[in-house]
Amino acid sequence: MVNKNRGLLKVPFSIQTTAIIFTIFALYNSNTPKQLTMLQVNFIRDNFDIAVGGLKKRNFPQAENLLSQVLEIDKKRKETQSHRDSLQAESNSISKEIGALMQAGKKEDAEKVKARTSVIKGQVKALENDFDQLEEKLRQLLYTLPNIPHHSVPAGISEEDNEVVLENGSIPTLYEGNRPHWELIKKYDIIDFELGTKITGAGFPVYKGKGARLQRGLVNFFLDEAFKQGYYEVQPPILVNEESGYATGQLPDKEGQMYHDASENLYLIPTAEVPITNLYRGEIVNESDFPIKNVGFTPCFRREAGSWGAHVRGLNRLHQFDKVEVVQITHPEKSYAALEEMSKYVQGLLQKLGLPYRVLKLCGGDMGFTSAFTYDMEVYSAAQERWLEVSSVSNFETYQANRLKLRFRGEDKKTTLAHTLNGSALALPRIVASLLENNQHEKGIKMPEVLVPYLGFEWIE
RNA sequence: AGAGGGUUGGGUGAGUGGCUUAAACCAGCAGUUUGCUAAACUGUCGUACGCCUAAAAGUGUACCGGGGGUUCGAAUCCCCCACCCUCUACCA
Repeated sequence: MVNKNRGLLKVPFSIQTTAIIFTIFALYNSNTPKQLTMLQVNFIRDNFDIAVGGLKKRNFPQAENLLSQVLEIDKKRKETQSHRDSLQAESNSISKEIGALMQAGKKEDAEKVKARTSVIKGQVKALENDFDQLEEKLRQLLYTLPNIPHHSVPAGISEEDNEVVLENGSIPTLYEGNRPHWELIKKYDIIDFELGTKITGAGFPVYKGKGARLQRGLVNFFLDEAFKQGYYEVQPPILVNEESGYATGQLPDKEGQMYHDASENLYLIPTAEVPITNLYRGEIVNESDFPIKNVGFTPCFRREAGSWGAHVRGLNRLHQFDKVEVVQITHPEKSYAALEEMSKYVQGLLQKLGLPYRVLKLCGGDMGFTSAFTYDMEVYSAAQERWLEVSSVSNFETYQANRLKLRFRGEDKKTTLAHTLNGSALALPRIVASLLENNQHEKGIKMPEVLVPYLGFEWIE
């Protein structure tokens, strides 16, 4: 009885991705969605110092200056609106007067009054233009502002400033002659990068035989576990329109990182977070619907422009990968409890897979643009002797809800912005990398017990 | 893809330039009546942004798929776009 939201979740089933030619377009400018809720401005006005402090924690430049600009423009916007509205009110009442005169047959009187309206009309038109420009300016400015971090988020510039919250599981000792996963996949012929390069390009591997079955098994395992945890399964489109991109915050921030089909102006999703959260765009849900918990499996696509280097060999970084994503929409007062629950849930998956992991609390500078608080889960990959990020669990508080216009109606009948959260549960490639590396023996690679029913085999050999 | 028909509040659905302040009904909410349920009756019932308030109340503007235009005045007339339905064609 988790969330039967009035037909909200009827998602189109599959799309013919093959029929569409994708064009990669780093900078595509077009109209941004209209209608901007002003609640974010209200927050900035009422909590100016908190907002400035928060952005500074992110190492965000010119925080004070930009936020002051927001307030200044908003002030002008209000003044312009008041002026415009009162003139429009006058015009409306004159029009009514004219209507009454015409019906009474007093044409001459009506003509006299008309002269007055033409003056007002011009003024209204000018004010209307000013107002639209101010709103657009404000909107563009707000789009450049990232979320304000939760007060408990540590300040910091890079990943080196993240806090390790906990470590769990033991790091295996591997036999002499162990290999990193990019060698193992060749040895057992289960994932083929060369073949992927031939048909698409670098970063699009082909999974073969037990490698393909491992993918399928993991996806099913993750979906089943989420179901048991009360998540409602959805299968969303993997192409989204521009408005969806703005609503969850990928646009304009990640413009160049998404594959873009220019002919239809659609984006290939970088994460299922985008379509699943957007299911609730523009909705006013009932407080009693909370918590809304959805899970979905999708392939994810990332251009990863300019981010290739020494540490991204093999499965460590791909252009296309599979991920199961969990999304929650909650009451503002319950969102941090939900975050902890999600964190525990993801950790449970890693425990079941027998992978040693640690949990990081991200510092302001390393958090995503839209997040107020993020836990990263990292798995230790024994042959590479390094930690690999496999999940990111975030609370966006009202940041996405503000753009989505996702509100709930409380007992007092008032509408309030909800909180949105999401987490990877889980992303496959690095899980596969660490499973292969950590479980390698001379004989072959032993699959975790929990996966065997999903795979139909115990060893890759 | 071609032709035709559509898109109005949570739902059904009226509305061909001013009597619309978007009718009516259903659902919802509050109340009255009632031994309970049901029914009946009365009232209420959209969203956003302003103004005014300590707050409420009140009040202004905008919104009838989206954008633009004509007009003193547009749900209504004109143009562009999106989506839905039917038929034809094609196709997993």
